[in-house]
Amino acid sequence: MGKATVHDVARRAGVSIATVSRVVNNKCRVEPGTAARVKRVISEIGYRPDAMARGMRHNRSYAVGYIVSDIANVHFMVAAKALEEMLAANDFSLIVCSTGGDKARERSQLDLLLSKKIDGLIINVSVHNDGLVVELSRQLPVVLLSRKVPSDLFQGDFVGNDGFRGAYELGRHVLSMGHRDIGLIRGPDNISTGTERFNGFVTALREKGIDLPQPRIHFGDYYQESGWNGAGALLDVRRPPSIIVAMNNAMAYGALACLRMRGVAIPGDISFASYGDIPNRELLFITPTCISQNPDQEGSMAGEILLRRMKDRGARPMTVLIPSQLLPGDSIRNLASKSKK
Amino acid sequence: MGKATVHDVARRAGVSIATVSRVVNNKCRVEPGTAARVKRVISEIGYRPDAMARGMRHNRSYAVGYIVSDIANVHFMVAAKALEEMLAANDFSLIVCSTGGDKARERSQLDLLLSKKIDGLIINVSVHNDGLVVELSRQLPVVLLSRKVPSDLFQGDFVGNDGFRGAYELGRHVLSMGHRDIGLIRGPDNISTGTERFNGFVTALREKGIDLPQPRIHFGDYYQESGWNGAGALLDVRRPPSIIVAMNNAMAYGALACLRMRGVAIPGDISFASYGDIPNRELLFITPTCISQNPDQEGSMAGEILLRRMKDRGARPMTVLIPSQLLPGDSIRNLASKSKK
DNA sequence: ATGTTGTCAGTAAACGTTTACACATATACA
DNA sequence: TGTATATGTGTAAACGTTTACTGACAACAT
Repeated sequence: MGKATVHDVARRAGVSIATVSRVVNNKCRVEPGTAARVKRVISEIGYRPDAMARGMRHNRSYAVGYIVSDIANVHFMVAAKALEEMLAANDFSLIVCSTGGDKARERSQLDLLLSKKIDGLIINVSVHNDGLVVELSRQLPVVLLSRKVPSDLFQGDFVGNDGFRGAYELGRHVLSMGHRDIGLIRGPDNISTGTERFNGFVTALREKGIDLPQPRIHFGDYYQESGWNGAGALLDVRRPPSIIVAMNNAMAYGALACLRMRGVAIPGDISFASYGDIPNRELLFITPTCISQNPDQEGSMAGEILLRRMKDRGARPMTVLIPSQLLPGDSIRNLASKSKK
Repeated sequence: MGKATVHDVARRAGVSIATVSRVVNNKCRVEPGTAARVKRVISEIGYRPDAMARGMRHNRSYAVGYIVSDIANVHFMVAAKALEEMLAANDFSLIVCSTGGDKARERSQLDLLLSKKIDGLIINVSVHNDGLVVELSRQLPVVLLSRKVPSDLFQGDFVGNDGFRGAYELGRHVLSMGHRDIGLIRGPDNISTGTERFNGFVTALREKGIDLPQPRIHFGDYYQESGWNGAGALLDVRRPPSIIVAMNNAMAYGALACLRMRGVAIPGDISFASYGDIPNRELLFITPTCISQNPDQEGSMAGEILLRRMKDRGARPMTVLIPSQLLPGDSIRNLASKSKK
């Protein structure tokens, strides 16, 4: 039964509870004969130390929290999977929380986790909750996932995708295909990934002396619908761009849906590219050229950093940028061979 | 600080710890004046009851476990999201575990959860671990998700998709489109959903006097590659069927990839249909006709049932079947107008 | 005045561990 | 033989709650 305690074992093995505890955690040396006897009893009655009692003593729970805006988002789920495996291998449990990007819910979820005395936290902070993180990081090890907060507020561990480089690479690739007139659906400018990717992309353009005019830039919120709207807006002008680029996967879906709905041929009428992973992308009506973020690496790395930090609170803060990867598709028309516009 | 205890509050408010506890849980009546004072102190020093200590007293953790084979699977992650929301609204946390279908890992994950004294468990039991569930359900409330175990072993709560009806409906639809020669990629027969869906489908056929010959049936393991192989095998015969039906979403992806790779036109050369949800399916190269399982309903219902069961261990076991839904696509050629085969 | 009730608040024990401390025994050294 | 060191084990106090029990005090009925 699951209700066996250290006392039951002690009684049955004819030793004191202290000895049982020592055998379980093999701390101090205990006489081999005694140890063997205790171990036998333990497996006989199926004793299993109560993690809560143990946790109370040590003020540890052997659980870590994972707070993200949308746990059903492919990116965070894949990361979660890798993370969970990493943690489970170290006997930590993962408590997941989905906040829907809601500040108040984030707060209350967090309160719940804190009361549970989680040993660490991996969080994709929602917009405008930066103060929370600062406060938190004084109480327990925190690893920021994907979204940074301003470094003057917080300097701690961070694991994310190298948005600048990835977007830069994407920009270079788009240019190499001969495109000069680009329509961009970018992410919010209060999310670090939003500005990073934007900066990386336009840097690539600027290096070629190309400037992205305001009307070619549309702000989205990383959700699918804003991709749809952005694409619509970019098309509804006298002279649309030769390519549309969406800066995350959900907006990419939205934009593609819009293009398809309107019967715009890709890449015949207009080209397309996007940032972020699209599962089974070769099965879409057109295989989009995109940037893979390797979310599994992101997850396992976050786990690794957190484990390290929990072992040593004083360790130097780390910032790990997971490299991106260009996955070529056939959604970009090559204008490079013929002369440009 | 997070280190404030009930003693700190008591001292500062000039009352005993018992009174503080009473105020926090507003159990017995306590004089309004005193209560107010205590409450003020609580918010002043930011006291927050330690869930572990509390849990130890009550032998509850206010956490439930969620064990699935693959947490990155769309179906389970959508269910997880709904589940998490339902639980969070009731102040429960969700601990997720991914087992990769490995029996030993399932066992050890479970041990970890049990030592954490979880209050309940929602589990998608892996194949051949039925005994485990039986043993478990004696220790704590358990809700089976998606996969049943034989009812002579276990009679407890179950939430899943109505595989028989869904597949039956799919079969009817396929027939109504005029198809008579059907190739099936079915799931394993040691997984309840595998046999249920199969039975539902062939029942529909049998009602029309159609019998599915052995060579038209291929066994898959619910993973993508087996869908690819199944489709390949069904095509590699002198006279392939007029339609291929895959019995879960991952195998559907595999089969579609195979068909596309071989340049088989859908539904021109061959038709296609499948069981299970395919996100953004209207963006695939062909919009597959499929059965939606409403995994979000599955998740929230599982949460509901578990909450109910945790309140009342003696409640009658429930079996809830989430209804499926046919989502028509354009992957099935209509042979019905012209005469049949 | 005495008992009966009722309200509020405090004391202390319990939950299942870990661990500082103490104790007992054995071995070594003088 | 007496002191020192080492080894193995037991006792009891903590960790932060909840709660059964007890008590103080007032109000009220006799």
